[in-house]
Amino acid sequence: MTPFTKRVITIIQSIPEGAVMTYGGIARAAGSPRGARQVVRILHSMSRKYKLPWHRVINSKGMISLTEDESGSLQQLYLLGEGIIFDERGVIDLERYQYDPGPALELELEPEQDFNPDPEDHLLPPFE
DNA sequence: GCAATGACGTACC
DNA sequence: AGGTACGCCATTG
Repeated sequence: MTPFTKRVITIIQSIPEGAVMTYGGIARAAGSPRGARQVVRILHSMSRKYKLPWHRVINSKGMISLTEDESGSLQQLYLLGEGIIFDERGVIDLERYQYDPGPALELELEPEQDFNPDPEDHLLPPFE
């Protein structure tokens, strides 16, 4: 596991409820501006080993990248449950919801069992 | 060890 | 505006 990978995991864990980050944004925050695809890889491999709010990671267009036969519809459900609004084309307003982790990130990694989010936990009514 | 694989981003038709 | 071409580089087999 490279330092970049650890930083990516830490950053993803720091995304607060009701906010999102893009693959590219995470890569930039982790110090590798062109590392968006590595973030994808890391999400794939690490979401099994670590508790990660994987549903709060979207692409730079503000859309969910997963297809529906993957967990795309589940991801949208979680985000809706956190109060995030999608427009009619399924786009999230990044200006409003994108999280900036800032310079000081000293969260610790906590290896856990699989990240098995309970849908009921996230099903808060959308605000507004 | 090395080629293939991406839940991407962006530049360029 | 919408497609596609290609660079990116940590992981995987």
